[in-house]
Amino acid sequence: MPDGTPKKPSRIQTRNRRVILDAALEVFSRHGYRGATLDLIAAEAGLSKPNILYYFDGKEDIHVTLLSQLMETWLDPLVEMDPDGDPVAEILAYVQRKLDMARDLPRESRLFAGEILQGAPRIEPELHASLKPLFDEKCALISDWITQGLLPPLDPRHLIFSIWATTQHYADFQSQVQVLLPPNTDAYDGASAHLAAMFRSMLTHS
Amino acid sequence: MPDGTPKKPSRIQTRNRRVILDAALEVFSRHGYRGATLDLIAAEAGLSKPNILYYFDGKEDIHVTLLSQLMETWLDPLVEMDPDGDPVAEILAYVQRKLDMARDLPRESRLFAGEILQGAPRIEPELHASLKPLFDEKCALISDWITQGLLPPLDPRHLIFSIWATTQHYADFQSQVQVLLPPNTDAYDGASAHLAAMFRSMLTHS
DNA sequence: CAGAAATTTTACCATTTGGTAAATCCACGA
DNA sequence: TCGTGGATTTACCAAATGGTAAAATTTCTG
Repeated sequence: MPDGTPKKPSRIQTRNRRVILDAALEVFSRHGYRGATLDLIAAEAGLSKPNILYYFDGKEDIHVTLLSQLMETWLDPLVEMDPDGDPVAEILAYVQRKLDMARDLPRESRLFAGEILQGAPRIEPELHASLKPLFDEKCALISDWITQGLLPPLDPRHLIFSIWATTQHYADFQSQVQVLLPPNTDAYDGASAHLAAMFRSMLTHS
Repeated sequence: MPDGTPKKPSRIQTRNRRVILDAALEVFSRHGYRGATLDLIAAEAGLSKPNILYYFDGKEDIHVTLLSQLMETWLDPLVEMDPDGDPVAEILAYVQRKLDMARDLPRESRLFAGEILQGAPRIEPELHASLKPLFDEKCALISDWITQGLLPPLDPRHLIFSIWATTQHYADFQSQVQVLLPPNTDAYDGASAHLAAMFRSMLTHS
């Protein structure tokens, strides 16, 4: 019987694919797509180059797989924004979750940023398929809140852009932030307070 | 007589160096440092590859020259922030100038972003030498304004980070913004109003 | 215009890099 | 334990790429 579905992966398959993707995340986020080489990824993963290509169809396959898996995690904080919660609290909580992600997953943030910076050549389809619907849904939700008088009038789309920009900044531009902040400063402590104050004032200023 | 200073460049020198740097800006900002090739730059400039190398010592030389020249332009809007002006107006004007730069010089913005994203391997020295002193100076200025009661208490450093992040977002993440905004929308119109409102509310909220 | 200097082209080269073929090794179920 | 299919290594290759040498050409200067 012809079977279109691939058989379940072996333990070795599962382990090595994860090892490779983790190594690739490190290398891609540090050097960008073109700057990353299969040799670097192989070295980071502790495997030989042909062995890497035994598990993935090629460099681009690894990159796309990484970005696709990341997309879900990336959108999660926004998904959690609750239509039934208090608007200001929900949005401020979203800011905090996004900032936590920048702090805890800086490599993922930079991987994503690098792809977008180059014009999203490899994940544009996913942007349309995954990001856009969620974005539109949450924009509509915020618009509703505004209509109900629960938030001052503002453009939901640019509000979300501002949240993304300010939170991801600390991961994507980490090297610059480190130069400008005094040594031994935790950028995220200051950022957390600052962004909370900034967005609160914007959201409560009638 | 041994002369350490190089003689003044010929007309051809001046013209071709500018042509090459302009082509390199296009190519580097689109493909990143590693993704850019001398062949691409040469094609974009309408010159042969060895001819490019007649004017610059190599790929890295072009990149560093580009970034160094850019730095001045880049810092200009911040330099213009006037200690004797009205604090809120000065900061809001700075936001607008920065947003204008993102709109008018998106390639420059992306070139810079790409370099920072990779850990600023080639301009870290310039960050310390040019950016940091100016940043510290303006942070001190904002602190003064706060001490004088002209601004609510806030962290000047994170305020500036927020301004950079939100304005450059429209250039650096242009491909994402384009996916999410309705077609034929000028992102900068909405951004201008939104950012003005956001920073005004933050700066006037006692 | 003649010669020198600056500029540009032609023909290369060495290294890097993504990828492949085929031989070998090894885990595991019968 | 033995054989088989999955996993890994060895030995490659072709294209891309940064860069160079030297000839040829153009431009400038006296």
